[in-house]
Amino acid sequence: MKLPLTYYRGENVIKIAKDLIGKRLVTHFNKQLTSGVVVETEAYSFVEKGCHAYKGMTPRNAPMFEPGGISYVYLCYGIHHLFNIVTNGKHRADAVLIRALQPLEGEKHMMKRMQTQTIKRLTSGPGKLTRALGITLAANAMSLRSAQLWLEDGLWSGDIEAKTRIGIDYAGEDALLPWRFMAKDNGWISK
DNA sequence: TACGTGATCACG
DNA sequence: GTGATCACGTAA
Repeated sequence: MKLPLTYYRGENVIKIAKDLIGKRLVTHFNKQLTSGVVVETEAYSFVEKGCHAYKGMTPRNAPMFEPGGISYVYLCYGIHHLFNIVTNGKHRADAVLIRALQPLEGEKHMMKRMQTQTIKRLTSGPGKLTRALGITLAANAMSLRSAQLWLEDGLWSGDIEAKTRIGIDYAGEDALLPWRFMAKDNGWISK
């Protein structure tokens, strides 16, 4: 079952980021179905300095200010596309960064996109999983209940660890918030 | 640890 | 227009 809009429009992005662990992320671009279990996420909220929306709306972060249930994809370091799930209500610009997946379906397509012969660490990082699943800027601001991109309930359950977020030293004391969530003892975590 | 890579945004 | 910056990944 695709996750309902009400799921994404919840007000607590931290709770949603934690709950997304174990859900299934699916893409269906160019008739290639690929999916994975979400095993690592990070929460970002407009109230703190780590978030792109902290200083207000710009052309890039505009999707974050829409009601939850759409994607926010942007190019990082000129190379990597990063995929976020927009949550909360209109003008309450929260989002969850998907940092790692455990591959589930379409590994062949993923390996081809990654130009590798091995499944090892195929989707273990925010820049890698977008490439493996074919997520580009064309998927920015797209509905998360579309025919090409969606999330489903998972059957997974297990322990979840919380740690500080990666790569946001510029956020000062907000970099210390324990808003990164990981499936405990899962081999598909980033780095 | 070092650096490629190019869009983005705050300046004038 | 310009320049500093960046929610990464790989190699060394």
